[in-house]
Amino acid sequence: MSNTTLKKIAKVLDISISTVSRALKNHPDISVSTKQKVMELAQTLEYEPNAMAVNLRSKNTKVFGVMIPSITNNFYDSFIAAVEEEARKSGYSLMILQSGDNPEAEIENLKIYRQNRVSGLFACISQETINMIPYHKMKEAEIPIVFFDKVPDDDAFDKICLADKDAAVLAAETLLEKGKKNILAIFGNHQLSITKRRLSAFSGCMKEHKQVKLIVEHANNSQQAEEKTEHYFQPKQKPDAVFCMSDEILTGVMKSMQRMNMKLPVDTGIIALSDGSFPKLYYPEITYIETSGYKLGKLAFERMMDYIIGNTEPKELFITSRYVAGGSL
Amino acid sequence: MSNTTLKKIAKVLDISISTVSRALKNHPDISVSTKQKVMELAQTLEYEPNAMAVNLRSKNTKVFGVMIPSITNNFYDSFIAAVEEEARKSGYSLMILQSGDNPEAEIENLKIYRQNRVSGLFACISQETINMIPYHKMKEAEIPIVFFDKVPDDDAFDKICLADKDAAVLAAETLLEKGKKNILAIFGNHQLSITKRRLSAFSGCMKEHKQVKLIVEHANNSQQAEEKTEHYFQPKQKPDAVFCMSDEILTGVMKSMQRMNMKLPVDTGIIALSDGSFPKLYYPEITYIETSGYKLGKLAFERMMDYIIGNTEPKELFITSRYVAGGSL
DNA sequence: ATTATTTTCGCAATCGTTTGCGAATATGAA
DNA sequence: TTCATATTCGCAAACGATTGCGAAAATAAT
Repeated sequence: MSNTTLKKIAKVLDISISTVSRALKNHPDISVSTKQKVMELAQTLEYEPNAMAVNLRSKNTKVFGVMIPSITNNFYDSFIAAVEEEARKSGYSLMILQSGDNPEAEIENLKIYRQNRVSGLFACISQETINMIPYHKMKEAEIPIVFFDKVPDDDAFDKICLADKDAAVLAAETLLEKGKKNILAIFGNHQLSITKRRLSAFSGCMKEHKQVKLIVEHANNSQQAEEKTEHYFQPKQKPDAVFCMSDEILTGVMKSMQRMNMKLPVDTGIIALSDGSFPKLYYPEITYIETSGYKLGKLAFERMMDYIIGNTEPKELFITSRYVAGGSL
Repeated sequence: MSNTTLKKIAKVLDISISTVSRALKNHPDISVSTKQKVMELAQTLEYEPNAMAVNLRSKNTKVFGVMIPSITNNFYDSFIAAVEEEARKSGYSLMILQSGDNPEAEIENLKIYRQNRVSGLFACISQETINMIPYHKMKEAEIPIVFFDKVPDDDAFDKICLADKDAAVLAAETLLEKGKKNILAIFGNHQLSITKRRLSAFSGCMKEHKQVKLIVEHANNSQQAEEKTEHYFQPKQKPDAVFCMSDEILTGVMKSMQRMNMKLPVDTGIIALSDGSFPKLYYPEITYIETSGYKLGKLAFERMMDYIIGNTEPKELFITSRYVAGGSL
């Protein structure tokens, strides 16, 4: 059983294709009796309009592209989940492509998005220093782009970010309030702008308090975070708190805590920036500053729709952070 | 700058659209000089073929549908990652839709897939007792379907599953070999076929050993697993091993272990069925039987391509399990 | 120079849907 | 009956790309 088309329905009922089309759209020009016949037959033949034909004619695919570094990442997953939820409500579908943090794959993906004439693109760029020309070309081709999370340093684009500075400051202030004096802060890769923003905000806040001893470390992955942690937890002197810039670092730190058999929050304290799923895995649950991919997705989608209805002035929006008390501090 | 089309190139060079099309495809009918001119202009105008037009004519979208319960799930993420990798190599894209474990959303999604004339569908059904008619209709509409993970009990379809029985048996045998005598086994929701298969294989294996005391419990989520664990770990008598059917259960159990301050593997042992990411979060790392979503994706894709080239006889394939030693047993 | 052959390209139909415009039919008014 | 209006529908073009077939132009053969 091949696919039902307007033509097929038209042939069976011996009427024109246009009439069938209009009947299905409940066009006033078509008589009630004809409409009924058409709709009935369409039902039994399970007619579904061919999206490609519709799109070709309307020049609107109702598909959004979403480009992320990797799909096996909680943060981006919840971003996607949020976007998908909203997209579905508005009759859009998603075309999700991974860049693997590789600029070449990124450009390859842009090509695919252009070929498929996506109605818009949600993009998270892979690196700091990236060639933005292909993105500018997309905008010229009238494909709106909303950058999220890792965004370019370019005012011509719409950007939705976490309020990294606020979050880092909030974490720092919390540590200070709790009277922590000897803090180990582990950040991600130096190169990343997200690291720079969080680091500068965090240490800037700490700098005002001379009595606090702050150790700043960087880890490129979970295992490095584990090693750094063990390095600084010596029998003679242990930090009284650890700040984790990300989930990846948190998991490394926690593994180390378990190995050292440290009891939270008595032996030391922990605070993290996280979307909240990992902190809830542990007992006691980790106190964290929420950086929600889900909220980010909601806001990014909102911005996209706003852009589409004509509000094209580039904006940079932020997701505000929230303190979530666990039992680790 | 609107989008470049064949027509636009043709007009500029004052040749026919057909010639442009053939030139870009390096057709032998076209002279070298013409080809050069066309390709050059296409380059500068950044021509990208309109996928909708191509698909409409070729009746092949080069898009695979992927339907999963939720995208915020490690297992399905790695499945998708695998499928995407392979799809990209073959020039396919993915249309990922979530069912939210809701049969109605599932049917809604099938509609979207049909409208978009996907070249094939990877589907993970939401429940045990589902109406399979819509899926049969898809097959009749010549859209190949490969079910994965949660598959229907219907021989007409292709199915790619984890070798649940093998995995459960492997876990059980491992526990027996280690000389465990008092085992708490926590499974997921009763209703799920995956639970039934794993449970029957596991307890079937245990039944042959009368000297082993086996407690079987069910938990619908992580928190329930946590509660059940605490319930059975009494000061007087503690199980000497816990079997966790899934990551969700493992995380609950581990939280409970941390609360009770149990040291693995001395105070008790743990083994899980998992794809491996969660077991590596803990210290000591959890011993597990690997149930890889990634491998599942690779195999599912392979099967899909095999089907497409004409091998349409329905098959049921399994991903074999692997014992991965951690330090928890 | 004439015919045969090859090179090079354009016409037109097609995929499935939408829509402006005009035509046919029906209904009403006079 | 005749003209005016309303109802109902079909024609054809368009979206962008592909391709069989045939035609014109260039080259080779006699």
